[in-house]
Amino acid sequence: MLKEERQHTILNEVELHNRVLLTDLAEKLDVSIDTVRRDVKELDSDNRLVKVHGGAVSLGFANHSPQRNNNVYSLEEKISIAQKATSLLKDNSVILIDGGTTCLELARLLPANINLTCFTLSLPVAMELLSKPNVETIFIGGALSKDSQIAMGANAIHNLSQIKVDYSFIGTGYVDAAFGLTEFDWDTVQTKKAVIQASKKTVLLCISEKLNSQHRFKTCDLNMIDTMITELPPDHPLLESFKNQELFLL
Amino acid sequence: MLKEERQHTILNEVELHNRVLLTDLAEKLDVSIDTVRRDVKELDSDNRLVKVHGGAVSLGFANHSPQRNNNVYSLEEKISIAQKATSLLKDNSVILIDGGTTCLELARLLPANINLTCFTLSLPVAMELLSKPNVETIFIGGALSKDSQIAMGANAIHNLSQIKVDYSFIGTGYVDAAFGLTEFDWDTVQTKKAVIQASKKTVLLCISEKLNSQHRFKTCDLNMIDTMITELPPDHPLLESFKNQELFLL
DNA sequence: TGTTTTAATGCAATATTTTGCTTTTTTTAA
DNA sequence: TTAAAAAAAGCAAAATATTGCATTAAAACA
Repeated sequence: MLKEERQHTILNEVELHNRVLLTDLAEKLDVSIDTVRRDVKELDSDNRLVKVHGGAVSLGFANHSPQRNNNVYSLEEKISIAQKATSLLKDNSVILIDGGTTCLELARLLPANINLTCFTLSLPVAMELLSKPNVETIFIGGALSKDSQIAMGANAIHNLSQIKVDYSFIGTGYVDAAFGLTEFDWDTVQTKKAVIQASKKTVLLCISEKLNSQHRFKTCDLNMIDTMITELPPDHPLLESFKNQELFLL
Repeated sequence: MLKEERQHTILNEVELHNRVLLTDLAEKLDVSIDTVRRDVKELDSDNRLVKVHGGAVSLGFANHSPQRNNNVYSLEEKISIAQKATSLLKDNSVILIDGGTTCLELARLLPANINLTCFTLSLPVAMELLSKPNVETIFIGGALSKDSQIAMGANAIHNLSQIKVDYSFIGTGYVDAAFGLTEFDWDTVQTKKAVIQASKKTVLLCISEKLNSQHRFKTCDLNMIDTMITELPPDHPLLESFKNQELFLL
């Protein structure tokens, strides 16, 4: 029997059952287990199946795909930004945290020794805040967007108009640049405007990589922002063009 | 059996029921509990589920707060109740789903072929609803309670006063009886009242075991309820005393 | 054709992984 | 707090992988 035939059979078997044992294959193909092993290894490196201990599984079956591997990328930067943002907080501050992964990181990193009242529109952020004993969390209600997991629309905007917070922390967008152009609909933009109006000071959390991309400030004008935080030191050359009296860099 | 198969089964089980016990998995998969534990641990670190003491819960269900390892028990009954509840739904119904594990189960089981507008006060329920393409979700804002993960207080009550839904589905309490006496504070009771007032029909989802406990109807009077659903058939002897013209049993 | 080179296969010795069991530590519920 | 349940850690047996090597088959070439 040709190697080609064997491998073909192996692939068929894997496609059919989603999984196979090397021992079964060896018996079925009437070759040694070593040969099967080598075949499977080859098919694996050709990405035709996934070899696992004791056998092989089909590509679709493979556990390798972590669910929603939300941007594991630039996590370091996001943490660094969020860390800086916490330095603005004082005891009993009233703040608002927007959605997006950077903001979520901020929610995670809120210091445990400062009492805060925290508004949010974001379901994941709210979840995170609930685990903080020192944070009183108020969710701004409204119609929930399926992709951003954020409350928005007329209802949310109205609720926002009723409050005034010391700081609101907003991100640059809900969709990571890696996934394609970030397009914002009318609702998103209006809601973000309402957030800004509900805050005495607005802080933009922004990874430097986005500073010069075409996604830049799709959501809001720079002059609506009081403080911008990137992962870079404030005197970094890349930030030169943002230095002015209006905008505080951190 | 390959490790991959086992883990696949575990994931299926978790997705299906939202939660599983390690002991059940061990029996079902016919391996030691250590093996199951190791598998679950692995899946957890791959962010495919969340491991909790004694079992695992699905991602959407995850009480990221270490708060309470929500009742992995009496799941069957809850599913049965939730299943019955779905029979009340019609296309384009506007409903409200309260918090608690039974209500969460209802959110999970909402049929995919019926378009719904769904209000909720519960963070976990909202999370679940977001995964349903046919459900428009509106979150009722308010101060979030750390243990029940529900919006409540004046804000929530006011928001509730603005709406009217066809059905609201409420549970008996947020804490399972097995965990001790369920004590409700003023806020909880007021909020639940507001829920009832916001609905044309109120449906109580109630495990029969609670019918004769001292926790019975701490939250609301029976005469505020239009329909009561238990896991038992409506003509079951235990339900005899609830039969009257006011209350519809299902 | 006969010889040389290369690839494929099976085997055996040696690692590595997986698994269940036991003991100890931690967590949980009452 | 105590007692029960669950998790963690360590260990040994079993299953599976890896590697080197010998044998055989196939291919290349004069």
